[in-house]
Amino acid sequence: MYQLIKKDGRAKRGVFHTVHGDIQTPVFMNVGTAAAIKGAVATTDLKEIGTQVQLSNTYHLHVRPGDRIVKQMGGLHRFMNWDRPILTDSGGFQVFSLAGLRRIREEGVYFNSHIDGRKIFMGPEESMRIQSNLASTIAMAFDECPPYPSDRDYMQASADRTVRWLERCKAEMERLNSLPDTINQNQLLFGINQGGVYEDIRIAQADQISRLDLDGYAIGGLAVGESHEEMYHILDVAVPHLPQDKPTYLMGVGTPANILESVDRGVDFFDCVYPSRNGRHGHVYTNQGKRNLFNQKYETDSRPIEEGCGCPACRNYSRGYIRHLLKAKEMLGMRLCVLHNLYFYNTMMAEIRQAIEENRYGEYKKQKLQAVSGSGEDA
RNA sequence: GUGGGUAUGGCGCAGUUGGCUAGCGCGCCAGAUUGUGGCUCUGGAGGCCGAGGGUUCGAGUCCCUCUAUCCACC
Repeated sequence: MYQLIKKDGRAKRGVFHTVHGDIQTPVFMNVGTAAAIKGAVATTDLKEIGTQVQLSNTYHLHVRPGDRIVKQMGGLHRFMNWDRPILTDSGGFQVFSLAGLRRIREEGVYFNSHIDGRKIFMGPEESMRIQSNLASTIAMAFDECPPYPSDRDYMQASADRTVRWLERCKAEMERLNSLPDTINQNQLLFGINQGGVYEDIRIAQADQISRLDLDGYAIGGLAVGESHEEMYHILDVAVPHLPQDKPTYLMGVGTPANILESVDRGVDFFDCVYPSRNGRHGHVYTNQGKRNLFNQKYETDSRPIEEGCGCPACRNYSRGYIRHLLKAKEMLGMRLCVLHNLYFYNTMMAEIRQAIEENRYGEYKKQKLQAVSGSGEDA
Protein backbone atom coordinates (compact mmCIF):
# COMPACT_ATOMS: atom_id res chain seq x y z
CA MET A 1 0.00 0.00 0.00
CA TYR A 2 1.30 3.40 -1.01
CA GLN A 3 1.06 6.30 1.38
CA LEU A 4 1.82 9.84 0.26
CA ILE A 5 3.59 11.84 2.93
CA LYS A 6 4.41 15.08 1.19
CA LYS A 7 4.30 16.75 -2.19
CA ASP A 8 6.64 19.48 -3.37
CA GLY A 9 5.46 20.56 -6.78
CA ARG A 10 5.00 17.27 -8.58
CA ALA A 11 7.74 15.56 -6.56
CA LYS A 12 6.32 12.99 -4.14
CA ARG A 13 7.66 11.77 -0.81
CA GLY A 14 5.94 8.54 0.20
CA VAL A 15 6.11 5.16 1.88
CA PHE A 16 5.26 1.88 0.23
CA HIS A 17 4.23 -0.75 2.77
CA THR A 18 4.99 -4.39 1.96
CA VAL A 19 5.14 -7.68 3.80
CA HIS A 20 8.92 -7.38 3.66
CA GLY A 21 8.98 -3.93 5.20
CA ASP A 22 8.46 -0.32 4.18
CA ILE A 23 10.07 1.36 1.20
CA GLN A 24 10.74 5.05 1.59
CA THR A 25 10.20 6.78 -1.74
CA PRO A 26 11.54 8.09 -4.03
CA VAL A 27 13.77 5.05 -4.09
CA PHE A 28 16.50 3.64 -6.28
CA MET A 29 16.38 -0.14 -6.45
CA ASN A 30 19.77 -1.83 -6.59
CA VAL A 31 19.99 -4.24 -9.49
CA GLY A 32 20.93 -7.83 -8.63
CA THR A 33 19.97 -9.66 -11.80
CA ALA A 34 20.89 -13.22 -10.92
CA ALA A 35 20.13 -12.96 -7.22
CA ALA A 36 23.31 -11.00 -6.62
CA ILE A 37 24.62 -7.55 -7.36
CA LYS A 38 27.43 -8.01 -9.82
CA GLY A 39 30.85 -7.07 -8.55
CA ALA A 40 31.01 -9.41 -5.57
CA VAL A 41 28.58 -7.34 -3.51
CA ALA A 42 26.93 -9.38 -0.75
CA THR A 43 23.59 -8.70 0.88
CA THR A 44 25.53 -8.04 4.08
CA ASP A 45 27.17 -5.11 2.26
CA LEU A 46 23.85 -3.66 1.19
CA LYS A 47 22.71 -2.64 4.62
CA GLU A 48 25.91 -0.67 5.00
CA ILE A 49 25.27 1.31 1.83
CA GLY A 50 21.62 2.04 2.43
CA THR A 51 19.92 -0.33 0.01
CA GLN A 52 16.16 -0.56 0.50
CA VAL A 53 15.07 -2.75 -2.39
CA GLN A 54 16.83 -5.20 -4.63
CA LEU A 55 15.77 -5.94 -8.17
CA SER A 56 16.20 -9.47 -9.48
CA ASN A 57 15.35 -11.01 -12.75
CA THR A 58 12.71 -13.52 -13.74
CA TYR A 59 14.35 -14.52 -16.98
CA HIS A 60 17.84 -15.02 -15.57
CA LEU A 61 16.67 -16.99 -12.56
CA HIS A 62 14.36 -19.08 -14.70
CA VAL A 63 17.20 -20.27 -16.94
CA ARG A 64 19.60 -20.61 -14.02
CA PRO A 65 19.25 -22.06 -11.45
CA GLY A 66 15.54 -22.44 -12.31
CA ASP A 67 12.63 -20.93 -10.40
CA ARG A 68 11.60 -24.33 -9.03
CA ILE A 69 15.01 -24.66 -7.44
CA VAL A 70 14.63 -21.24 -5.86
CA LYS A 71 11.19 -22.22 -4.58
CA GLN A 72 12.64 -25.41 -3.08
CA MET A 73 15.22 -23.23 -1.37
CA GLY A 74 12.45 -21.26 0.26
CA GLY A 75 12.08 -18.39 -2.22
CA LEU A 76 14.41 -15.59 -3.22
CA HIS A 77 14.55 -13.93 0.18
CA ARG A 78 15.81 -17.00 1.93
CA PHE A 79 17.92 -18.08 -1.04
CA MET A 80 19.91 -14.86 -1.15
CA ASN A 81 19.56 -14.00 2.54
CA TRP A 82 17.79 -10.67 2.06
CA ASP A 83 14.86 -9.80 4.26
CA ARG A 84 13.87 -6.51 2.68
CA PRO A 85 11.72 -6.01 -0.42
CA ILE A 86 12.66 -7.55 -3.76
CA LEU A 87 11.17 -6.56 -7.09
CA THR A 88 11.47 -9.03 -9.94
CA ASP A 89 11.48 -7.83 -13.50
CA SER A 90 9.17 -9.97 -15.61
CA GLY A 91 11.59 -11.10 -18.28
CA GLY A 92 9.83 -8.97 -20.84
CA PHE A 93 12.80 -6.72 -21.36
CA GLN A 94 15.36 -9.54 -21.38
CA VAL A 95 13.46 -11.40 -24.05
CA PHE A 96 13.94 -8.36 -26.23
CA SER A 97 17.40 -7.26 -25.18
CA LEU A 98 19.25 -10.55 -24.69
CA ALA A 99 17.64 -13.26 -26.74
CA GLY A 100 18.77 -13.33 -30.31
CA LEU A 101 16.06 -15.20 -32.15
CA ARG A 102 12.51 -14.60 -31.00
CA ARG A 103 8.96 -14.78 -32.26
CA ILE A 104 6.29 -12.65 -30.70
CA ARG A 105 2.80 -14.14 -30.74
CA GLU A 106 -0.42 -13.30 -28.95
CA GLU A 107 0.21 -16.09 -26.45
CA GLY A 108 3.71 -14.90 -25.63
CA VAL A 109 7.29 -14.99 -26.91
CA TYR A 110 9.33 -17.88 -28.26
CA PHE A 111 13.06 -17.32 -27.99
CA ASN A 112 16.40 -18.95 -27.36
CA SER A 113 18.25 -18.98 -24.07
CA HIS A 114 21.33 -16.76 -24.02
CA ILE A 115 23.02 -19.44 -21.90
CA ASP A 116 22.72 -22.55 -24.02
CA GLY A 117 20.49 -21.55 -26.91
CA ARG A 118 17.64 -23.89 -26.02
CA LYS A 119 14.14 -22.86 -26.98
CA ILE A 120 12.07 -21.16 -24.30
CA PHE A 121 8.50 -19.93 -24.33
CA MET A 122 7.44 -17.16 -22.01
CA GLY A 123 4.06 -15.50 -21.82
CA PRO A 124 2.14 -13.66 -19.11
CA GLU A 125 1.16 -16.82 -17.24
CA GLU A 126 4.66 -18.30 -17.38
CA SER A 127 6.20 -15.07 -16.11
CA MET A 128 3.73 -14.89 -13.22
CA ARG A 129 4.32 -18.52 -12.26
CA ILE A 130 8.05 -18.03 -12.26
CA GLN A 131 7.81 -14.86 -10.20
CA SER A 132 5.43 -16.59 -7.81
CA ASN A 133 7.98 -19.37 -7.36
CA LEU A 134 10.68 -16.78 -6.77
CA ALA A 135 8.30 -15.24 -4.22
CA SER A 136 9.50 -11.69 -4.74
CA THR A 137 7.74 -8.82 -2.99
CA ILE A 138 6.72 -7.14 -6.23
CA ALA A 139 6.22 -8.89 -9.56
CA MET A 140 6.31 -6.95 -12.81
CA ALA A 141 3.83 -7.60 -15.58
CA PHE A 142 5.07 -9.38 -18.70
CA ASP A 143 5.24 -6.73 -21.40
CA GLU A 144 6.86 -5.98 -24.70
CA CYS A 145 9.57 -3.33 -24.74
CA PRO A 146 9.62 -2.18 -28.37
CA PRO A 147 12.81 -0.75 -29.80
CA TYR A 148 13.35 2.91 -30.64
CA PRO A 149 12.41 3.98 -33.16
CA SER A 150 9.30 1.91 -33.85
CA ASP A 151 6.68 3.03 -36.30
CA ARG A 152 3.33 4.14 -35.05
CA ASP A 153 1.34 1.13 -36.23
CA TYR A 154 3.71 -1.31 -34.61
CA MET A 155 3.75 0.70 -31.37
CA GLN A 156 -0.02 0.80 -31.23
CA ALA A 157 -0.32 -2.95 -31.80
CA SER A 158 2.42 -3.65 -29.27
CA ALA A 159 0.94 -1.38 -26.58
CA ASP A 160 -2.48 -2.99 -27.06
CA ARG A 161 -0.97 -6.44 -26.72
CA THR A 162 0.83 -5.38 -23.55
CA VAL A 163 -2.56 -4.39 -22.10
CA ARG A 164 -4.04 -7.80 -22.97
CA TRP A 165 -1.02 -9.50 -21.48
CA LEU A 166 -1.43 -7.38 -18.34
CA GLU A 167 -5.02 -8.58 -17.90
CA ARG A 168 -3.77 -12.16 -18.13
CA CYS A 169 -0.96 -11.39 -15.67
CA LYS A 170 -3.44 -10.04 -13.17
CA ALA A 171 -5.75 -13.04 -13.44
CA GLU A 172 -2.88 -15.50 -13.11
CA MET A 173 -1.38 -13.62 -10.17
CA GLU A 174 -4.70 -13.66 -8.31
CA ARG A 175 -4.98 -17.38 -8.93
CA LEU A 176 -1.41 -18.08 -7.78
CA ASN A 177 -1.75 -15.94 -4.65
CA SER A 178 -4.73 -18.03 -3.59
CA LEU A 179 -2.91 -21.34 -3.82
CA PRO A 180 -1.95 -22.92 -0.49
CA ASP A 181 1.62 -23.78 -1.44
CA THR A 182 2.46 -20.30 -2.74
CA ILE A 183 5.31 -18.87 -0.66
CA ASN A 184 4.28 -15.22 -0.87
CA GLN A 185 0.51 -15.04 -1.13
CA ASN A 186 0.76 -11.27 -0.83
CA GLN A 187 2.85 -10.86 -3.95
CA LEU A 188 2.16 -7.48 -5.53
CA LEU A 189 1.79 -6.74 -9.23
CA PHE A 190 2.88 -3.63 -11.14
CA GLY A 191 1.55 -2.96 -14.63
CA ILE A 192 3.57 -1.30 -17.35
CA ASN A 193 2.79 1.66 -19.54
CA GLN A 194 4.10 1.51 -23.10
CA GLY A 195 3.68 3.57 -26.25
CA GLY A 196 7.16 4.74 -27.11
CA VAL A 197 7.36 8.45 -27.78
CA TYR A 198 3.79 8.65 -29.15
CA GLU A 199 2.05 10.64 -26.45
CA ASP A 200 -1.51 9.72 -27.46
CA ILE A 201 -0.68 5.99 -27.39
CA ARG A 202 0.99 6.45 -24.00
CA ILE A 203 -2.03 8.27 -22.58
CA ALA A 204 -4.64 5.87 -23.92
CA GLN A 205 -2.66 2.88 -22.74
CA ALA A 206 -2.10 4.47 -19.30
CA ASP A 207 -5.85 5.05 -18.96
CA GLN A 208 -6.57 1.44 -19.86
CA ILE A 209 -4.13 -0.12 -17.39
CA SER A 210 -5.15 2.32 -14.66
CA ARG A 211 -8.60 0.73 -14.55
CA LEU A 212 -7.09 -2.60 -13.50
CA ASP A 213 -6.41 -1.46 -9.94
CA LEU A 214 -2.90 -2.83 -9.63
CA ASP A 215 -0.45 -2.26 -6.78
CA GLY A 216 1.75 0.06 -8.77
CA TYR A 217 2.42 1.32 -12.27
CA ALA A 218 5.60 1.43 -14.26
CA ILE A 219 6.62 3.37 -17.32
CA GLY A 220 8.61 1.17 -19.63
CA GLY A 221 10.16 1.57 -23.02
CA LEU A 222 12.03 4.77 -22.23
CA ALA A 223 15.78 5.42 -22.25
CA VAL A 224 16.03 3.17 -25.26
CA GLY A 225 17.56 5.71 -27.63
CA GLU A 226 15.18 8.65 -27.64
CA SER A 227 16.43 12.07 -26.54
CA HIS A 228 16.21 13.23 -22.94
CA GLU A 229 13.73 15.88 -24.02
CA GLU A 230 11.46 13.22 -25.52
CA MET A 231 11.75 11.08 -22.41
CA TYR A 232 10.91 13.96 -20.06
CA HIS A 233 8.05 14.99 -22.29
CA ILE A 234 6.54 11.51 -22.16
CA LEU A 235 6.80 11.60 -18.35
CA ASP A 236 5.08 14.99 -18.36
CA VAL A 237 2.12 13.61 -20.28
CA ALA A 238 1.95 9.99 -19.06
CA VAL A 239 2.50 10.17 -15.30
CA PRO A 240 -0.70 12.19 -14.65
CA HIS A 241 -2.66 9.43 -16.37
CA LEU A 242 -1.43 6.78 -13.94
CA PRO A 243 -3.16 6.35 -10.57
CA GLN A 244 -1.75 8.98 -8.22
CA ASP A 245 -2.50 6.91 -5.13
CA LYS A 246 -0.14 4.21 -6.40
CA PRO A 247 3.61 4.35 -6.88
CA THR A 248 5.04 5.20 -10.28
CA TYR A 249 8.12 3.33 -11.38
CA LEU A 250 10.34 4.48 -14.25
CA MET A 251 12.03 1.34 -15.50
CA GLY A 252 15.71 1.25 -16.28
CA VAL A 253 16.45 4.90 -15.55
CA GLY A 254 18.99 6.25 -15.17
CA THR A 255 21.72 8.81 -14.68
CA PRO A 256 21.61 10.98 -11.54
CA ALA A 257 20.33 13.82 -13.73
CA ASN A 258 17.60 11.57 -15.21
CA ILE A 259 16.46 10.66 -11.71
CA LEU A 260 16.45 14.26 -10.47
CA GLU A 261 14.32 15.32 -13.44
CA SER A 262 12.00 12.32 -13.16
CA VAL A 263 11.34 12.76 -9.44
CA ASP A 264 10.32 16.28 -10.38
CA ARG A 265 7.72 14.71 -12.67
CA GLY A 266 6.22 12.46 -10.01
CA VAL A 267 8.25 9.25 -10.30
CA ASP A 268 8.72 7.18 -7.12
CA PHE A 269 10.73 4.10 -8.11
CA PHE A 270 13.85 3.74 -10.23
CA ASP A 271 16.32 1.09 -11.20
CA CYS A 272 19.30 1.19 -13.49
CA VAL A 273 22.41 -0.79 -14.26
CA TYR A 274 24.51 2.35 -14.42
CA PRO A 275 25.90 2.52 -10.88
CA SER A 276 26.86 -1.14 -10.86
CA ARG A 277 27.93 -1.53 -14.48
CA ASN A 278 29.84 1.72 -14.50
CA GLY A 279 31.39 0.73 -11.20
CA ARG A 280 32.64 -2.49 -12.75
CA HIS A 281 34.11 -0.38 -15.51
CA GLY A 282 35.84 1.96 -13.08
CA HIS A 283 33.49 4.89 -13.63
CA VAL A 284 32.48 6.42 -10.32
CA TYR A 285 29.87 9.05 -9.51
CA THR A 286 30.74 12.00 -7.31
CA ASN A 287 29.44 15.47 -6.51
CA GLN A 288 32.15 16.78 -8.81
CA GLY A 289 30.88 14.69 -11.72
CA LYS A 290 31.82 11.26 -12.98
CA ARG A 291 35.39 10.02 -12.71
CA ASN A 292 37.06 7.29 -14.74
CA LEU A 293 39.46 5.67 -12.31
CA PHE A 294 41.29 4.02 -15.18
CA ASN A 295 42.62 7.45 -16.09
CA GLN A 296 46.34 7.80 -15.69
CA LYS A 297 46.00 10.97 -13.61
CA TYR A 298 44.81 8.87 -10.67
CA GLU A 299 47.89 6.63 -10.65
CA THR A 300 49.44 8.29 -7.61
CA ASP A 301 46.32 9.98 -6.22
CA SER A 302 46.11 9.15 -2.53
CA ARG A 303 42.71 10.76 -2.00
CA PRO A 304 39.52 8.69 -1.70
CA ILE A 305 37.16 8.47 -4.70
CA GLU A 306 35.26 11.37 -3.16
CA GLU A 307 36.47 13.43 -0.24
CA GLY A 308 34.05 13.19 2.67
CA CYS A 309 32.14 10.20 1.26
CA GLY A 310 31.08 7.69 3.88
CA CYS A 311 31.07 4.59 1.69
CA PRO A 312 33.25 1.56 2.49
CA ALA A 313 35.57 2.31 -0.43
CA CYS A 314 36.13 5.97 0.42
CA ARG A 315 36.56 5.32 4.12
CA ASN A 316 39.43 2.93 3.48
CA TYR A 317 41.09 3.17 0.09
CA SER A 318 42.72 5.63 -2.29
CA ARG A 319 42.05 6.35 -5.94
CA GLY A 320 45.57 5.21 -6.80
CA TYR A 321 45.10 1.86 -5.11
CA ILE A 322 41.68 1.27 -6.67
CA ARG A 323 43.04 2.22 -10.08
CA HIS A 324 45.76 -0.37 -9.63
CA LEU A 325 43.19 -3.01 -8.67
CA LEU A 326 41.12 -2.19 -11.74
CA LYS A 327 44.12 -2.33 -14.05
CA ALA A 328 45.18 -5.62 -12.51
CA LYS A 329 41.64 -6.91 -12.92
CA GLU A 330 41.45 -7.64 -9.22
CA MET A 331 37.82 -8.20 -8.28
CA LEU A 332 38.21 -5.92 -5.28
CA GLY A 333 38.62 -2.96 -7.63
CA MET A 334 35.21 -3.31 -9.21
CA ARG A 335 33.65 -4.26 -5.92
CA LEU A 336 34.82 -1.02 -4.29
CA CYS A 337 33.62 1.07 -7.23
CA VAL A 338 30.22 -0.63 -7.23
CA LEU A 339 29.84 -0.11 -3.49
CA HIS A 340 30.73 3.55 -3.90
CA ASN A 341 28.29 4.09 -6.77
CA LEU A 342 25.37 2.36 -5.06
CA TYR A 343 26.10 4.34 -1.91
CA PHE A 344 26.15 7.51 -4.01
CA TYR A 345 22.77 6.68 -5.58
CA ASN A 346 21.18 5.56 -2.31
CA THR A 347 22.47 8.65 -0.56
CA MET A 348 21.19 10.90 -3.34
CA MET A 349 17.73 9.33 -2.94
CA ALA A 350 17.84 10.04 0.79
CA GLU A 351 18.78 13.65 0.06
CA ILE A 352 15.91 13.85 -2.43
CA ARG A 353 13.43 12.53 0.15
CA GLN A 354 14.61 15.02 2.72
CA ALA A 355 14.52 17.91 0.28
CA ILE A 356 10.91 17.11 -0.63
CA GLU A 357 9.95 16.85 3.04
CA GLU A 358 11.50 20.26 3.61
CA ASN A 359 9.77 21.71 0.59
CA ARG A 360 13.00 22.68 -1.16
CA TYR A 361 13.20 20.10 -3.90
CA GLY A 362 13.50 22.63 -6.69
CA GLU A 363 16.50 24.24 -5.08
CA TYR A 364 18.07 20.89 -4.23
CA LYS A 365 17.59 19.61 -7.77
CA LYS A 366 19.25 22.64 -9.29
CA GLN A 367 22.25 22.39 -7.02
CA LYS A 368 22.60 18.61 -7.42
CA LEU A 369 22.27 18.76 -11.19
CA GLN A 370 25.16 21.17 -11.28
CA ALA A 371 27.22 18.96 -8.98
CA VAL A 372 26.75 15.72 -10.89
CA SER A 373 27.34 17.34 -14.27
CA GLY A 374 30.85 18.37 -13.22
CA SER A 375 33.94 17.24 -15.09
CA GLY A 376 35.16 15.03 -12.26
CA GLU A 377 37.93 17.49 -11.41
CA ASP A 378 38.31 18.14 -7.71
CA ALA A 379 36.83 21.35 -6.47
C1' G B 1 87.11 -19.10 -30.40
C1' U B 2 84.14 -21.90 -34.58
C1' G B 3 79.46 -22.73 -37.08
C1' G B 4 74.35 -21.39 -37.54
C1' G B 5 69.97 -18.31 -36.40
C1' U B 6 67.66 -13.64 -35.12
C1' A B 7 67.54 -8.11 -34.93
C1' U B 8 60.61 -4.30 -37.27
C1' G B 9 56.30 0.85 -32.04
C1' G B 10 56.37 -1.13 -24.42
C1' C B 11 56.03 -6.88 -25.25
C1' G B 12 55.21 -10.86 -28.91
C1' C B 13 55.19 -11.17 -34.00
C1' A B 14 53.50 -10.53 -39.94
C1' G B 15 55.65 -8.44 -43.91
C1' U B 16 55.03 -13.32 -50.07
C1' U B 17 60.09 -13.46 -56.32
C1' G B 18 62.80 -5.78 -53.77
C1' G B 19 57.11 -1.48 -55.34
C1' C B 20 53.81 0.69 -48.42
C1' U B 21 51.14 5.63 -46.63
C1' A B 22 55.30 -0.56 -42.75
C1' G B 23 50.77 -3.93 -40.53
C1' C B 24 48.59 -7.46 -36.51
C1' G B 25 47.72 -9.23 -31.35
C1' C B 26 48.45 -7.74 -26.45
C1' G B 27 49.58 -3.43 -23.68
C1' C B 28 49.05 1.93 -23.22
C1' C B 29 45.82 6.61 -23.62
C1' A B 30 40.79 8.34 -24.02
C1' G B 31 35.37 7.80 -25.00
C1' A B 32 30.66 5.05 -25.22
C1' U B 33 27.30 1.78 -22.20
C1' U B 34 19.91 3.42 -19.12
C1' G B 35 13.78 -2.93 -16.80
C1' U B 36 22.92 -6.03 -16.44
C1' G B 37 26.98 -10.81 -20.32
C1' G B 38 32.32 -8.73 -15.53
C1' C B 39 31.14 -8.34 -22.14
C1' U B 40 31.48 -5.45 -26.17
C1' C B 41 32.19 -1.31 -29.17
C1' U B 42 34.57 3.38 -30.92
C1' G B 43 38.59 6.55 -31.35
C1' G B 44 43.94 7.86 -30.31
C1' A B 45 49.28 8.00 -29.26
C1' G B 46 53.58 5.31 -30.36
C1' G B 47 58.44 2.64 -35.53
C1' C B 48 63.37 7.16 -40.04
C1' C B 49 62.26 -1.60 -39.77
C1' G B 50 69.95 -2.73 -34.80
C1' A B 51 74.27 0.78 -36.96
C1' G B 52 77.11 2.20 -41.23
C1' G B 53 78.09 1.56 -46.34
C1' G B 54 76.65 -0.41 -51.17
C1' U B 55 73.41 -2.37 -55.62
C1' U B 56 68.77 -0.30 -57.82
C1' C B 57 64.22 4.25 -60.73
C1' G B 58 62.93 2.18 -55.95
C1' A B 59 65.58 -1.67 -50.05
C1' G B 60 62.08 -3.77 -44.00
C1' U B 61 63.12 -7.15 -48.15
C1' C B 62 69.51 -8.18 -52.01
C1' C B 63 75.24 -7.54 -50.90
C1' C B 64 79.43 -6.01 -47.42
C1' U B 65 81.19 -4.45 -42.55
C1' C B 66 80.18 -3.69 -37.57
C1' U B 67 77.20 -4.25 -33.04
C1' A B 68 73.80 -6.94 -29.97
C1' U B 69 71.55 -11.41 -28.82
C1' C B 70 70.20 -16.76 -29.01
C1' C B 71 71.53 -21.99 -30.06
C1' A B 72 75.13 -25.78 -30.91
C1' C B 73 80.25 -27.26 -30.75
C1' C B 74 85.21 -26.57 -28.79
